[in-house]
Amino acid sequence: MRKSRQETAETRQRILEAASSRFRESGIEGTALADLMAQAGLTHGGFYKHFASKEQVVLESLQLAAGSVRESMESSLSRSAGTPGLNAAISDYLSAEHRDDPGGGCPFVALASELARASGEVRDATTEGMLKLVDLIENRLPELPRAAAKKKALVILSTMMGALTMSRMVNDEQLSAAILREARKAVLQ
Amino acid sequence: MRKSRQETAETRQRILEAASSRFRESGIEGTALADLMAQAGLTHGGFYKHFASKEQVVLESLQLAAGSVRESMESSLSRSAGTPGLNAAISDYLSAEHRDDPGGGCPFVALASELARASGEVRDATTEGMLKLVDLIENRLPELPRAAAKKKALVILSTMMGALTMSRMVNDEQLSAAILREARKAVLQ
DNA sequence: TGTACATCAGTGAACGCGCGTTCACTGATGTAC
DNA sequence: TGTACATCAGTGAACGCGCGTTCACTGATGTAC
Repeated sequence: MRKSRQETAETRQRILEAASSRFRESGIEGTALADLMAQAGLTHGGFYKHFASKEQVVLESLQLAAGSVRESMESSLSRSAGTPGLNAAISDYLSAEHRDDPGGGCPFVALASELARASGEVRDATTEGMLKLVDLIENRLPELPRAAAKKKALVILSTMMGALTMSRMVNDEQLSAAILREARKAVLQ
Repeated sequence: MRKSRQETAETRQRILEAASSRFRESGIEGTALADLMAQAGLTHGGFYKHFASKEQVVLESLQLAAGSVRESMESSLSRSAGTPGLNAAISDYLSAEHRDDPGGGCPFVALASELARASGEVRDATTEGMLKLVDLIENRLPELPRAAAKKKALVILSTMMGALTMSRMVNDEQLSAAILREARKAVLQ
């Protein structure tokens, strides 16, 4: 049953994508390797032909997810130059669609508590991934000196992540929508 | 080995307090009932003499923790009347001390991802607890009409929770301090 | 290009461990009289 | 107030289950010549 190099690479990628969404949906501790493998169409025993440990698939799938939010934010930004582009990215991040799709959204919000407890490479990847989001925002604040733009970007991102988190925690659709709406109004430039 | 009513009540409270801090430190899934009981000075078998299930101790310890952040915020608020009191509460929430003491701090930040996935009474308690924090802030914005004050309070709390979360996730002390500092500057009234 | 052998992706069973929960037991506390 | 019995908080072993990880096996792919 050996598979060709290409098939092997495709399988690995499928496992990573399954991991990336399942971890964001159900949490790292809440997701079993057998779940990932099943979602990738495999039985659990083969996992270790692709990854050394759960820790490793956590790291790589976090990097994949971080890259994916970044690309999604870049794509929103590229809809318009300058401030309107930034506003598009903010609106997309603070949308009901993003709120309702944790598995496809920002991993730093979906996995916040677990990542805050992580260490080693996972923690490093978290810091690096968040800094890249800060950079994207900072670069759309050209009217400010660099240092001031970074500071402002930190605040904008804090509000965005906090509001997305809160909107997912509350049990009340009206309140959840109000949280996103008010954060958008406060943060749009 | 039966214990007196008072001792029983004290034991229950000790378990709840252990749960309340351990869950915030290590997460709900990351904390075993045996850990809680050991921290309360007991063996694990006795747990069910006090609670029907892990779910129940999660609910009650969340309510305890939510009440405790609220009291802590009220205590900060009461240091001064009006806006200075609000600023004291914000500064305390966005402090290095709070960041470095998740077990004694805001449960909505410490347990964000797990609470967002919760359902039933835990989810209700989360919503209720967060609304009470919104109320505390809203009531210190008397210059605004009620509806506007609530909207502003939602944004303030989003930024506070987002910044505390981010400051705990990053691996870089300078960056972590900058996140708290800039959020404070942005949110202080 | 064809052949013989080595490699290895995937399977499914098994292992060992930790966890939530249950249970029989003990002996101090609570209650009925 | 004192006595006899019922209750029940706490212990520690056990149960059943799920999980991360390992392993023997299979058979298709890759490699050496």
